[in-house]
Amino acid sequence: MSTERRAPLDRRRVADTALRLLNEVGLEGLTLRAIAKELDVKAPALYWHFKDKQALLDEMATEMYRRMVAGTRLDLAGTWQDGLRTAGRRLRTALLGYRDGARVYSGSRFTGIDHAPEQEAYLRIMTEAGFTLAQAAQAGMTTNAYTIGFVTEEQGVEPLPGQRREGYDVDERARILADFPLSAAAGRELFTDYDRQFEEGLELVIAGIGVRYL
Amino acid sequence: MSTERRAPLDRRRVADTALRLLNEVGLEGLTLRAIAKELDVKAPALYWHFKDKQALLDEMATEMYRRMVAGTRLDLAGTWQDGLRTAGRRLRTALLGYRDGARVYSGSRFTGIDHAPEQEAYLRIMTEAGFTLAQAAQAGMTTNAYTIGFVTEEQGVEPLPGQRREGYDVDERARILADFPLSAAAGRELFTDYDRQFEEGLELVIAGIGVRYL
DNA sequence: AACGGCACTTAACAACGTTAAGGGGAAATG
DNA sequence: CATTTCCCCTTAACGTTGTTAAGTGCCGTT
Repeated sequence: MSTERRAPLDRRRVADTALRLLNEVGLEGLTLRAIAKELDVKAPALYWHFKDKQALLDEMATEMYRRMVAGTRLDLAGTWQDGLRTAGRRLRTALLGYRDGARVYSGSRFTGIDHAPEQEAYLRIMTEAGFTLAQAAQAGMTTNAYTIGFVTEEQGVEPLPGQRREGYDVDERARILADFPLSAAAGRELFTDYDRQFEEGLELVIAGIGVRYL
Repeated sequence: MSTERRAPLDRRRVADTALRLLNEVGLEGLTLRAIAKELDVKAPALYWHFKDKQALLDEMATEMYRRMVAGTRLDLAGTWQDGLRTAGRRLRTALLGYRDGARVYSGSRFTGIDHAPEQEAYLRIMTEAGFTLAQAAQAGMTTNAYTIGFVTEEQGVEPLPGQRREGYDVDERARILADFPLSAAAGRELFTDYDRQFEEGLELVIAGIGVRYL
Protein backbone atom coordinates (compact mmCIF):
# COMPACT_ATOMS: atom_id res chain seq x y z
CA MET A 1 0.00 0.00 0.00
CA SER A 2 1.34 3.34 -1.00
CA THR A 3 0.82 5.68 1.89
CA GLU A 4 3.43 7.99 0.43
CA ARG A 5 2.20 11.51 0.45
CA ARG A 6 2.52 13.38 -2.79
CA ALA A 7 4.98 16.22 -2.52
CA PRO A 8 3.16 19.53 -2.20
CA LEU A 9 2.68 21.48 -5.38
CA ASP A 10 4.37 24.73 -6.20
CA ARG A 11 3.72 27.33 -8.86
CA ARG A 12 6.39 25.97 -11.13
CA ARG A 13 5.17 22.39 -11.12
CA VAL A 14 1.63 23.52 -11.81
CA ALA A 15 2.80 25.63 -14.73
CA ASP A 16 4.87 22.74 -16.07
CA THR A 17 1.93 20.41 -16.05
CA ALA A 18 -0.37 23.02 -17.52
CA LEU A 19 2.05 23.59 -20.38
CA ARG A 20 2.24 19.91 -21.12
CA LEU A 21 -1.53 19.66 -21.04
CA LEU A 22 -1.84 22.71 -23.28
CA ASN A 23 -0.34 20.77 -26.17
CA GLU A 24 -2.88 18.00 -25.78
CA VAL A 25 -6.08 19.97 -25.36
CA GLY A 26 -5.37 23.52 -26.54
CA LEU A 27 -6.20 26.73 -24.74
CA GLU A 28 -9.94 26.22 -24.81
CA GLY A 29 -9.58 22.77 -23.25
CA LEU A 30 -7.17 23.95 -20.59
CA THR A 31 -9.57 24.04 -17.67
CA LEU A 32 -8.60 24.21 -14.05
CA ARG A 33 -10.28 20.88 -13.43
CA ALA A 34 -8.25 19.24 -16.20
CA ILE A 35 -5.00 20.67 -14.86
CA ALA A 36 -5.91 19.62 -11.35
CA LYS A 37 -6.71 16.08 -12.43
CA GLU A 38 -3.33 15.86 -14.12
CA LEU A 39 -1.75 16.85 -10.82
CA ASP A 40 -3.88 14.38 -8.87
CA VAL A 41 -5.57 17.17 -7.01
CA LYS A 42 -8.93 18.93 -7.00
CA ALA A 43 -9.46 22.19 -8.84
CA PRO A 44 -9.76 24.52 -5.83
CA ALA A 45 -6.32 23.40 -4.66
CA LEU A 46 -4.86 25.51 -7.46
CA TYR A 47 -6.17 28.61 -5.73
CA TRP A 48 -3.70 28.06 -2.95
CA HIS A 49 -0.89 28.72 -5.43
CA PHE A 50 -2.54 31.20 -7.81
CA LYS A 51 -5.01 33.90 -7.08
CA ASP A 52 -6.91 33.12 -10.28
CA LYS A 53 -6.53 31.44 -13.66
CA GLN A 54 -4.86 34.44 -15.24
CA ALA A 55 -2.08 34.24 -12.65
CA LEU A 56 -1.50 30.66 -13.71
CA LEU A 57 -1.40 31.68 -17.36
CA ASP A 58 1.10 34.39 -16.42
CA GLU A 59 3.30 31.81 -14.79
CA MET A 60 3.02 29.62 -17.87
CA ALA A 61 4.15 32.49 -20.08
CA THR A 62 7.03 33.18 -17.74
CA GLU A 63 8.04 29.53 -17.84
CA MET A 64 7.88 29.58 -21.63
CA TYR A 65 10.29 32.49 -21.56
CA ARG A 66 12.62 30.79 -19.08
CA ARG A 67 12.83 27.71 -21.24
CA MET A 68 13.42 29.79 -24.33
CA VAL A 69 16.32 31.61 -22.72
CA ALA A 70 17.74 28.41 -21.25
CA GLY A 71 17.68 26.85 -24.70
CA THR A 72 19.40 29.64 -26.63
CA ARG A 73 21.44 32.43 -25.15
CA LEU A 74 22.11 35.61 -27.04
CA ASP A 75 25.67 35.63 -28.29
CA LEU A 76 27.34 38.68 -26.81
CA ALA A 77 30.21 38.43 -29.30
CA GLY A 78 28.12 38.18 -32.46
CA THR A 79 26.87 40.96 -34.68
CA TRP A 80 23.73 42.85 -33.77
CA GLN A 81 22.05 41.31 -36.80
CA ASP A 82 22.70 37.85 -35.45
CA GLY A 83 21.47 38.98 -32.07
CA LEU A 84 18.16 40.02 -33.55
CA ARG A 85 17.95 36.91 -35.72
CA THR A 86 18.48 34.72 -32.72
CA ALA A 87 15.97 36.69 -30.67
CA GLY A 88 13.32 36.43 -33.36
CA ARG A 89 13.88 32.80 -34.22
CA ARG A 90 14.01 31.52 -30.70
CA LEU A 91 10.86 33.41 -29.75
CA ARG A 92 9.03 31.92 -32.70
CA THR A 93 10.33 28.45 -31.92
CA ALA A 94 9.31 28.86 -28.30
CA LEU A 95 5.79 29.92 -29.21
CA LEU A 96 5.41 27.15 -31.78
CA GLY A 97 6.37 24.69 -29.08
CA TYR A 98 2.90 24.96 -27.56
CA ARG A 99 -0.53 24.80 -29.03
CA ASP A 100 -1.96 28.33 -28.96
CA GLY A 101 1.47 29.37 -27.70
CA ALA A 102 1.29 32.87 -29.17
CA ARG A 103 -2.15 33.51 -27.71
CA VAL A 104 -1.11 32.34 -24.26
CA TYR A 105 2.12 34.29 -24.39
CA SER A 106 0.72 37.55 -25.67
CA GLY A 107 -2.24 37.43 -23.33
CA SER A 108 -0.08 37.16 -20.23
CA ARG A 109 2.48 39.17 -18.34
CA PHE A 110 5.69 37.96 -16.76
CA THR A 111 5.74 37.31 -13.07
CA GLY A 112 8.90 38.68 -11.48
CA ILE A 113 11.96 39.95 -13.28
CA ASP A 114 13.32 36.74 -14.73
CA HIS A 115 13.43 38.37 -18.11
CA ALA A 116 15.63 41.25 -17.05
CA PRO A 117 19.10 39.69 -17.46
CA GLU A 118 18.39 38.63 -21.01
CA GLN A 119 16.89 41.98 -21.91
CA GLU A 120 19.92 43.66 -20.43
CA ALA A 121 22.19 41.50 -22.55
CA TYR A 122 20.22 42.37 -25.66
CA LEU A 123 20.40 46.08 -24.96
CA ARG A 124 24.14 45.84 -24.35
CA ILE A 125 24.70 44.10 -27.68
CA MET A 126 22.76 46.78 -29.48
CA THR A 127 24.20 49.83 -27.76
CA GLU A 128 27.72 48.52 -28.17
CA ALA A 129 26.98 48.11 -31.85
CA GLY A 130 26.33 51.82 -32.07
CA PHE A 131 22.60 52.14 -31.49
CA THR A 132 21.22 54.59 -28.99
CA LEU A 133 19.25 53.06 -26.17
CA ALA A 134 16.00 54.31 -27.65
CA GLN A 135 16.88 52.79 -30.99
CA ALA A 136 17.82 49.50 -29.38
CA ALA A 137 14.54 49.41 -27.52
CA GLN A 138 12.61 50.30 -30.65
CA ALA A 139 14.39 47.63 -32.67
CA GLY A 140 13.65 44.96 -30.10
CA MET A 141 10.05 46.00 -29.72
CA THR A 142 9.54 45.93 -33.48
CA THR A 143 11.15 42.54 -33.88
CA ASN A 144 9.09 41.13 -31.06
CA ALA A 145 5.83 42.58 -32.34
CA TYR A 146 6.51 41.17 -35.77
CA THR A 147 7.32 37.74 -34.40
CA ILE A 148 4.33 37.52 -32.11
CA GLY A 149 2.02 38.79 -34.82
CA PHE A 150 3.42 36.29 -37.28
CA VAL A 151 3.09 33.29 -35.02
CA THR A 152 -0.40 34.33 -33.94
CA GLU A 153 -1.43 34.21 -37.57
CA GLU A 154 0.54 31.04 -38.19
CA GLN A 155 -1.04 29.17 -35.32
CA GLY A 156 -4.44 30.28 -36.46
CA VAL A 157 -3.86 28.20 -39.56
CA GLU A 158 -1.66 25.44 -38.15
CA PRO A 159 -2.51 24.84 -34.47
CA LEU A 160 0.41 22.46 -34.16
CA PRO A 161 3.29 22.29 -36.64
CA GLY A 162 2.29 20.10 -39.57
CA GLN A 163 -1.42 20.16 -38.81
CA ARG A 164 -3.85 22.31 -40.72
CA ARG A 165 -7.15 23.78 -39.67
CA GLU A 166 -10.12 23.37 -41.94
CA GLY A 167 -11.08 26.15 -44.33
CA TYR A 168 -7.55 26.74 -45.46
CA ASP A 169 -7.37 24.68 -48.59
CA VAL A 170 -5.17 26.68 -50.90
CA ASP A 171 -6.72 25.45 -54.13
CA GLU A 172 -10.26 26.08 -53.00
CA ARG A 173 -9.22 29.55 -51.95
CA ALA A 174 -7.80 30.23 -55.37
CA ARG A 175 -11.05 29.14 -57.01
CA ILE A 176 -13.15 31.42 -54.84
CA LEU A 177 -10.87 34.34 -55.61
CA ALA A 178 -10.95 33.76 -59.34
CA ASP A 179 -12.01 37.37 -59.96
CA PHE A 180 -9.00 38.64 -58.06
CA PRO A 181 -6.05 37.07 -59.80
CA LEU A 182 -3.31 38.75 -57.81
CA SER A 183 -4.92 37.78 -54.52
CA ALA A 184 -5.50 34.23 -55.69
CA ALA A 185 -1.89 33.86 -56.71
CA ALA A 186 -0.64 35.53 -53.56
CA GLY A 187 -2.56 33.03 -51.45
CA ARG A 188 -0.18 30.35 -52.58
CA GLU A 189 2.61 32.41 -51.11
CA LEU A 190 0.81 33.31 -47.94
CA PHE A 191 -0.41 29.95 -46.71
CA THR A 192 2.63 27.81 -47.36
CA ASP A 193 6.16 27.51 -46.07
CA TYR A 194 5.85 29.55 -42.92
CA ASP A 195 9.48 28.95 -42.02
CA ARG A 196 10.75 30.69 -45.13
CA GLN A 197 8.15 33.41 -44.83
CA PHE A 198 9.11 34.18 -41.25
CA GLU A 199 12.80 34.30 -42.06
CA GLU A 200 12.16 36.64 -44.94
CA GLY A 201 10.06 39.02 -42.85
CA LEU A 202 12.67 38.95 -40.13
CA GLU A 203 15.31 39.96 -42.65
CA LEU A 204 13.11 42.84 -43.77
CA VAL A 205 12.86 44.13 -40.22
CA ILE A 206 16.58 43.75 -39.59
CA ALA A 207 17.45 45.43 -42.86
CA GLY A 208 15.18 48.33 -41.98
CA ILE A 209 16.81 48.75 -38.59
CA GLY A 210 20.23 48.83 -40.18
CA VAL A 211 19.41 51.26 -42.91
CA ARG A 212 17.45 53.63 -40.72
CA TYR A 213 19.64 53.72 -37.63
CA LEU A 214 23.22 53.11 -38.72
CA MET B 1 -49.95 50.74 -27.73
CA SER B 2 -47.02 49.70 -29.82
CA THR B 3 -47.83 46.42 -31.44
CA GLU B 4 -45.03 46.98 -33.91
CA ARG B 5 -42.97 43.91 -34.37
CA ARG B 6 -39.26 44.36 -34.11
CA ALA B 7 -37.59 43.81 -37.47
CA PRO B 8 -35.96 40.38 -37.61
CA LEU B 9 -32.27 40.26 -36.89
CA ASP B 10 -29.60 39.52 -39.42
CA ARG B 11 -25.93 38.67 -39.05
CA ARG B 12 -24.84 42.21 -39.70
CA ARG B 13 -27.05 43.82 -37.08
CA VAL B 14 -25.99 41.28 -34.50
CA ALA B 15 -22.33 41.93 -35.26
CA ASP B 16 -22.91 45.69 -35.07
CA THR B 17 -24.47 45.45 -31.66
CA ALA B 18 -21.82 43.04 -30.44
CA LEU B 19 -19.08 45.44 -31.53
CA ARG B 20 -20.72 48.30 -29.68
CA LEU B 21 -21.10 46.18 -26.59
CA LEU B 22 -17.49 45.02 -26.86
CA ASN B 23 -16.29 48.50 -26.04
CA GLU B 24 -18.38 48.63 -22.89
CA VAL B 25 -17.67 45.23 -21.40
CA GLY B 26 -14.56 43.88 -23.13
CA LEU B 27 -14.09 40.46 -24.65
CA GLU B 28 -14.52 38.57 -21.41
CA GLY B 29 -17.81 40.33 -20.72
CA LEU B 30 -19.11 39.78 -24.22
CA THR B 31 -21.51 36.94 -23.49
CA LEU B 32 -24.25 35.73 -25.76
CA ARG B 33 -26.83 36.65 -23.15
CA ALA B 34 -25.52 40.20 -22.93
CA ILE B 35 -25.56 40.59 -26.70
CA ALA B 36 -29.05 39.12 -26.87
CA LYS B 37 -30.33 41.45 -24.17
CA GLU B 38 -28.98 44.39 -26.13
CA LEU B 39 -30.96 43.18 -29.13
CA ASP B 40 -34.07 42.63 -27.02
CA VAL B 41 -33.96 38.94 -27.69
CA LYS B 42 -33.05 35.76 -25.80
CA ALA B 43 -29.65 34.16 -26.17
CA PRO B 44 -30.64 31.06 -28.16
CA ALA B 45 -32.11 33.31 -30.85
CA LEU B 46 -28.56 34.08 -31.89
CA TYR B 47 -28.13 30.48 -32.93
CA TRP B 48 -30.58 31.05 -35.72
CA HIS B 49 -28.07 33.41 -37.33
CA PHE B 50 -24.75 31.92 -36.22
CA LYS B 51 -23.79 28.33 -35.77
CA ASP B 52 -21.79 29.18 -32.66
CA LYS B 53 -20.10 32.06 -30.87
CA GLN B 54 -16.95 31.83 -32.96
CA ALA B 55 -19.01 32.42 -36.10
CA LEU B 56 -20.30 35.62 -34.53
CA LEU B 57 -16.78 36.68 -33.63
CA ASP B 58 -15.77 35.98 -37.24
CA GLU B 59 -18.55 38.23 -38.46
CA MET B 60 -17.41 40.91 -36.02
CA ALA B 61 -13.87 40.75 -37.38
CA THR B 62 -15.18 40.96 -40.91
CA GLU B 63 -17.26 43.98 -40.00
CA MET B 64 -14.22 45.61 -38.41
CA TYR B 65 -12.42 45.12 -41.69
CA ARG B 66 -15.32 46.47 -43.75
CA ARG B 67 -15.46 49.62 -41.65
CA MET B 68 -11.72 50.05 -41.86
CA VAL B 69 -11.76 49.88 -45.65
CA ALA B 70 -14.81 52.14 -45.87
CA GLY B 71 -13.00 54.70 -43.73
CA THR B 72 -9.73 54.82 -45.62
CA ARG B 73 -9.12 53.58 -49.12
CA LEU B 74 -5.65 52.79 -50.37
CA ASP B 75 -4.50 55.50 -52.70
CA LEU B 76 -3.77 53.86 -56.01
CA ALA B 77 -1.83 56.89 -57.19
CA GLY B 78 0.47 57.26 -54.19
CA THR B 79 3.86 55.73 -53.62
CA TRP B 80 4.13 52.17 -52.35
CA GLN B 81 5.54 53.56 -49.12
CA ASP B 82 2.41 55.59 -48.57
CA GLY B 83 0.35 52.54 -49.43
CA LEU B 84 2.01 50.55 -46.70
CA ARG B 85 1.85 53.44 -44.26
CA THR B 86 -1.85 53.79 -44.84
CA ALA B 87 -2.39 50.05 -44.56
CA GLY B 88 -0.51 49.85 -41.27
CA ARG B 89 -2.01 52.96 -39.71
CA ARG B 90 -5.58 52.25 -40.61
CA LEU B 91 -5.32 48.69 -39.35
CA ARG B 92 -3.96 49.90 -36.04
CA THR B 93 -6.63 52.58 -35.80
CA ALA B 94 -9.30 50.03 -36.59
CA LEU B 95 -8.07 47.63 -33.91
CA LEU B 96 -7.73 50.39 -31.34
CA GLY B 97 -11.32 51.34 -32.03
CA TYR B 98 -12.52 48.37 -30.00
CA ARG B 99 -11.61 47.09 -26.60
CA ASP B 100 -9.57 43.89 -27.13
CA GLY B 101 -9.80 44.69 -30.81
CA ALA B 102 -6.53 42.98 -31.70
CA ARG B 103 -7.46 39.82 -29.82
CA VAL B 104 -10.87 39.62 -31.47
CA TYR B 105 -9.45 40.35 -34.89
CA SER B 106 -6.50 37.97 -34.78
CA GLY B 107 -8.57 35.19 -33.25
CA SER B 108 -11.10 35.22 -36.06
CA ARG B 109 -11.29 34.60 -39.77
CA PHE B 110 -13.11 36.57 -42.40
CA THR B 111 -16.45 35.34 -43.60
CA GLY B 112 -16.74 35.63 -47.34
CA ILE B 113 -14.39 37.46 -49.68
CA ASP B 114 -15.14 41.05 -48.72
CA HIS B 115 -11.45 41.61 -48.23
CA ALA B 116 -10.47 40.59 -51.74
CA PRO B 117 -10.96 43.90 -53.63
CA GLU B 118 -8.80 45.79 -51.17
CA GLN B 119 -6.12 43.14 -51.17
CA GLU B 120 -6.16 43.18 -54.93
CA ALA B 121 -5.68 46.94 -54.90
CA TYR B 122 -2.76 46.63 -52.51
CA LEU B 123 -1.07 44.00 -54.64
CA ARG B 124 -1.54 46.13 -57.73
CA ILE B 125 0.07 49.13 -56.10
CA MET B 126 3.05 47.07 -55.08
CA THR B 127 3.58 45.16 -58.30
CA GLU B 128 3.26 48.33 -60.35
CA ALA B 129 5.89 49.86 -58.11
CA GLY B 130 8.30 47.17 -59.22
CA PHE B 131 7.89 44.42 -56.63
CA THR B 132 7.32 40.83 -57.64
CA LEU B 133 4.06 39.33 -56.48
CA ALA B 134 5.87 37.24 -53.90
CA GLN B 135 7.64 40.31 -52.59
CA ALA B 136 4.41 42.26 -52.44
CA ALA B 137 2.73 39.47 -50.51
CA GLN B 138 5.68 39.17 -48.17
CA ALA B 139 5.76 42.91 -47.56
CA GLY B 140 2.06 43.01 -46.75
CA MET B 141 2.23 40.00 -44.51
CA THR B 142 5.16 41.45 -42.59
CA THR B 143 3.50 44.83 -42.15
CA ASN B 144 0.31 43.18 -40.97
CA ALA B 145 2.08 40.88 -38.55
CA TYR B 146 3.97 43.79 -37.09
CA THR B 147 0.84 45.87 -36.70
CA ILE B 148 -1.24 43.14 -35.12
CA GLY B 149 1.60 42.18 -32.80
CA PHE B 150 2.09 45.78 -31.81
CA VAL B 151 -1.54 46.49 -31.04
CA THR B 152 -1.91 43.21 -29.17
CA GLU B 153 0.87 44.35 -26.87
CA GLU B 154 -0.48 47.88 -26.73
CA GLN B 155 -3.97 46.81 -25.74
CA GLY B 156 -2.53 44.55 -23.09
CA VAL B 157 -1.28 47.69 -21.38
CA GLU B 158 -3.98 50.16 -22.41
CA PRO B 159 -7.31 48.36 -22.91
CA LEU B 160 -8.86 51.54 -24.25
CA PRO B 161 -6.85 54.52 -25.48
CA GLY B 162 -5.91 56.67 -22.53
CA GLN B 163 -6.62 54.06 -19.90
CA ARG B 164 -3.92 52.08 -18.22
CA ARG B 165 -3.98 48.63 -16.69
CA GLU B 166 -2.55 48.15 -13.21
CA GLY B 167 0.96 46.85 -12.79
CA TYR B 168 2.40 49.12 -15.42
CA ASP B 169 3.65 51.99 -13.37
CA VAL B 170 6.78 53.10 -15.14
CA ASP B 171 8.53 54.45 -12.06
CA GLU B 172 7.87 51.37 -9.99
CA ARG B 173 9.18 49.27 -12.83
CA ALA B 174 12.39 51.28 -12.92
CA ARG B 175 12.91 50.75 -9.19
CA ILE B 176 12.45 47.00 -9.45
CA LEU B 177 14.94 46.85 -12.31
CA ALA B 178 17.54 48.92 -10.50
CA ASP B 179 20.17 46.21 -11.09
CA PHE B 180 19.53 46.34 -14.82
CA PRO B 181 20.10 49.95 -15.77
CA LEU B 182 19.64 49.61 -19.51
CA SER B 183 16.37 47.73 -19.07
CA ALA B 184 15.14 50.22 -16.51
CA ALA B 185 15.87 53.11 -18.81
CA ALA B 186 14.43 51.32 -21.83
CA GLY B 187 11.17 50.81 -19.97
CA ARG B 188 10.54 54.51 -20.16
CA GLU B 189 10.72 54.19 -23.93
CA LEU B 190 8.66 51.04 -24.14
CA PHE B 191 5.62 51.93 -22.11
CA THR B 192 4.96 55.46 -23.29
CA ASP B 193 3.90 57.19 -26.47
CA TYR B 194 2.61 54.23 -28.41
CA ASP B 195 1.69 56.40 -31.36
CA ARG B 196 5.26 57.46 -31.95
CA GLN B 197 6.56 53.98 -31.27
CA PHE B 198 4.22 52.41 -33.79
CA GLU B 199 5.09 54.94 -36.46
CA GLU B 200 8.76 54.37 -35.90
CA GLY B 201 8.46 50.59 -36.15
CA LEU B 202 6.36 50.95 -39.26
CA GLU B 203 9.09 53.05 -40.83
CA LEU B 204 11.62 50.37 -39.97
CA VAL B 205 9.58 47.74 -41.76
CA ILE B 206 9.00 49.95 -44.80
CA ALA B 207 12.66 50.89 -44.98
CA GLY B 208 13.61 47.23 -44.85
CA ILE B 209 11.23 46.39 -47.68
CA GLY B 210 12.71 49.16 -49.82
CA VAL B 211 16.31 48.33 -49.19
CA ARG B 212 15.93 44.60 -49.61
CA TYR B 213 13.62 44.44 -52.60
CA LEU B 214 14.26 47.52 -54.75
C1' DA C 1 -58.70 26.82 -44.38
C1' DA C 2 -54.65 24.24 -43.99
C1' DC C 3 -49.91 24.27 -44.36
C1' DG C 4 -44.93 25.18 -44.05
C1' DG C 5 -41.20 27.56 -42.66
C1' DC C 6 -39.09 31.49 -40.49
C1' DA C 7 -37.65 33.58 -36.20
C1' DC C 8 -38.00 33.31 -32.01
C1' DT C 9 -38.96 31.55 -26.60
C1' DT C 10 -38.75 28.46 -22.70
C1' DA C 11 -36.41 25.07 -20.39
C1' DA C 12 -32.70 22.63 -19.48
C1' DC C 13 -27.80 20.69 -19.58
C1' DA C 14 -23.02 20.02 -18.59
C1' DA C 15 -19.04 22.51 -17.76
C1' DC C 16 -16.66 26.52 -16.24
C1' DG C 17 -14.14 29.79 -12.77
C1' DT C 18 -14.45 30.78 -8.22
C1' DT C 19 -15.62 31.03 -3.08
C1' DA C 20 -16.64 29.30 1.58
C1' DA C 21 -15.90 26.20 5.02
C1' DG C 22 -13.56 22.60 7.00
C1' DG C 23 -10.01 18.86 7.81
C1' DG C 24 -5.71 16.58 8.57
C1' DG C 25 -0.99 16.31 9.17
C1' DA C 26 3.45 18.46 10.13
C1' DA C 27 5.86 21.94 12.46
C1' DA C 28 6.30 25.17 15.96
C1' DT C 29 5.27 26.48 20.66
C1' DG C 30 4.24 25.97 25.61
C1' DC D 1 4.33 15.60 25.84
C1' DA D 2 0.24 18.43 24.82
C1' DT D 3 -1.45 22.15 22.21
C1' DT D 4 -1.60 25.41 19.00
C1' DT D 5 -0.51 27.12 14.42
C1' DC D 6 -0.02 26.94 9.76
C1' DC D 7 0.22 24.79 5.36
C1' DC D 8 -2.11 22.45 1.74
C1' DC D 9 -5.72 20.38 0.36
C1' DT D 10 -11.03 18.53 -0.01
C1' DT D 11 -15.99 18.88 -0.20
C1' DA D 12 -19.71 21.42 -1.40
C1' DA D 13 -21.77 24.82 -3.60
C1' DC D 14 -22.73 29.18 -6.38
C1' DG D 15 -23.68 31.83 -10.38
C1' DT D 16 -22.57 32.11 -15.25
C1' DT D 17 -21.36 30.36 -19.62
C1' DG D 18 -22.10 28.21 -24.41
C1' DT D 19 -25.19 25.23 -26.35
C1' DT D 20 -29.21 21.98 -27.51
C1' DA D 21 -34.02 20.38 -27.63
C1' DA D 22 -38.56 21.30 -28.01
C1' DG D 23 -42.27 24.15 -28.65
C1' DT D 24 -44.86 28.58 -30.21
C1' DG D 25 -46.73 32.21 -32.99
C1' DC D 26 -46.80 34.75 -37.09
C1' DC D 27 -46.46 35.20 -42.14
C1' DG D 28 -47.03 34.04 -46.95
C1' DT D 29 -48.36 30.46 -49.97
C1' DT D 30 -51.28 26.90 -51.63
